[in-house]
Amino acid sequence: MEDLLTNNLPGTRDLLPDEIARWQMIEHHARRLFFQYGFLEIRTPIIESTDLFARGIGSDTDIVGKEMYTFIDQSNRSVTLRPEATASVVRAFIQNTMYRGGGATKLYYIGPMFRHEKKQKGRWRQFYQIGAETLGSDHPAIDAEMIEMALRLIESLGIKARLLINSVGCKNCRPQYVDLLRSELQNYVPNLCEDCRRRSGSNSLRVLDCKVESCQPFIAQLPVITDHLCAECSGHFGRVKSFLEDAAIPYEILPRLVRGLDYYVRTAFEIVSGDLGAQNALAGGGRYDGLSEILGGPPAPAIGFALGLDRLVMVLPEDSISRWEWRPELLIAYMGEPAFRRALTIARELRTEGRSCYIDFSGGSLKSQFRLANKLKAEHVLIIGEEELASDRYSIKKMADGRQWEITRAELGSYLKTLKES
RNA sequence: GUGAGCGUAGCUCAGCUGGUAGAGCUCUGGAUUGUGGCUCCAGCGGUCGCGGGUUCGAACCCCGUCGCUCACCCCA
Repeated sequence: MEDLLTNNLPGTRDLLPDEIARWQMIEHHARRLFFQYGFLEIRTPIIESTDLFARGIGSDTDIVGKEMYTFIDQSNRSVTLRPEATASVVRAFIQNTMYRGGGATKLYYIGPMFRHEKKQKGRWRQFYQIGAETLGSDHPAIDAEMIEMALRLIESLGIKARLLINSVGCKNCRPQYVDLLRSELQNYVPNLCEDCRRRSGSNSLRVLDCKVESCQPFIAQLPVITDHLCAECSGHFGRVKSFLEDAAIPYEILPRLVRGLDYYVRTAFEIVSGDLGAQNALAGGGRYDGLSEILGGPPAPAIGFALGLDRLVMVLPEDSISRWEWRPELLIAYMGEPAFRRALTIARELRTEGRSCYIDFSGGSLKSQFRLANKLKAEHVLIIGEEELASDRYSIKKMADGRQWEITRAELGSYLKTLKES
């Protein structure tokens, strides 16, 4: 297939009605939960100035270096489809002086992101994130609260996952650690894999999460950042852990956890699932205390996370989504043109009363209309034929048990209404 | 960007050492002239991803190309 007209772009996909209930359910849970924690929704543009991401995310990162959908628009401006939303949220925070309210600013978003990566299980070029950001506080309890909120969402969906945390230090202690790491690495260079040899000088931190078997013994002997944090970072990390313990949240410290975005400092965390394949992160996040200033805003320590909505959908248990599936309360079946007209009138009246009804316009037999009702999982079928037209009393059939009886037009509305309310 | 595997009906797939395509599900209709889900019967539906080559003959072999999948990389 190379038909450009009838094929979507690689890494993009259609979300069809069959699976949309899963998405809506997750989004609904997220909105309700985030509201409970005091987060309000923000919707920022999907497209932003390229500079925002280049400076916000860091020009050395893979995202900025090779994964962004960037193009020059008709105004000769370099623009980019957002690869993530944190930079946009911080930009909006600054631009709209949201820091003036006093206290922390808590925001969440739901929407598509774009990265030009090779498609893989759990990885798309257009993918969806649910994210939350708290700006204006460096209190460790905020770190713990956000982790708790992300875990709550995942658990409320019936998904099993593990929490991994780390502290990646700050602009004071991390460079010292990286220097130490780099010099230690020199001792092992001949033994490391090709990638690690290359990374050991320029991108030493990346060596830590190398997955090549032969590198593991040497990586295990390397110094760990949590042993080399400055007093402030160490204290912060200790208090985050303590707040997590107060909340009875089990965590695993993973000193090798390094995030791919430059702006992260101190707390970094990831929530992983065993059911996802190689791309196993359901959520990732961390603190980015300096980002506001990098983008020209006021000092505003902040922390945020993003959940991969597509990945949540993948591991969502099959049960308990049925009530999110749309099903008509009533399908109105008819025989003949006069009955069709009556059906339209009754449907219009019922819809005005807030009921959902479906009419088959294909003009098929009563049997085919019943088949359709069955396929759509309509709860009831109303039958309009010659007898019903004349008497204004209709046959109604409950599909679940096959029971059928007669009902007047006036009784119909209240019958369906009562059903919904009970 | 690198590597491996795979592209046959709407979907899931079969098709032995090359002899120009089949099943299940879905869909439509009938058995039930005004009634679904089960069963039975019938029917619709395919340039075998695309292009070229070998051959009397290619879904099958060869080359190229596009696409998909998984993995590396990286991340949600």
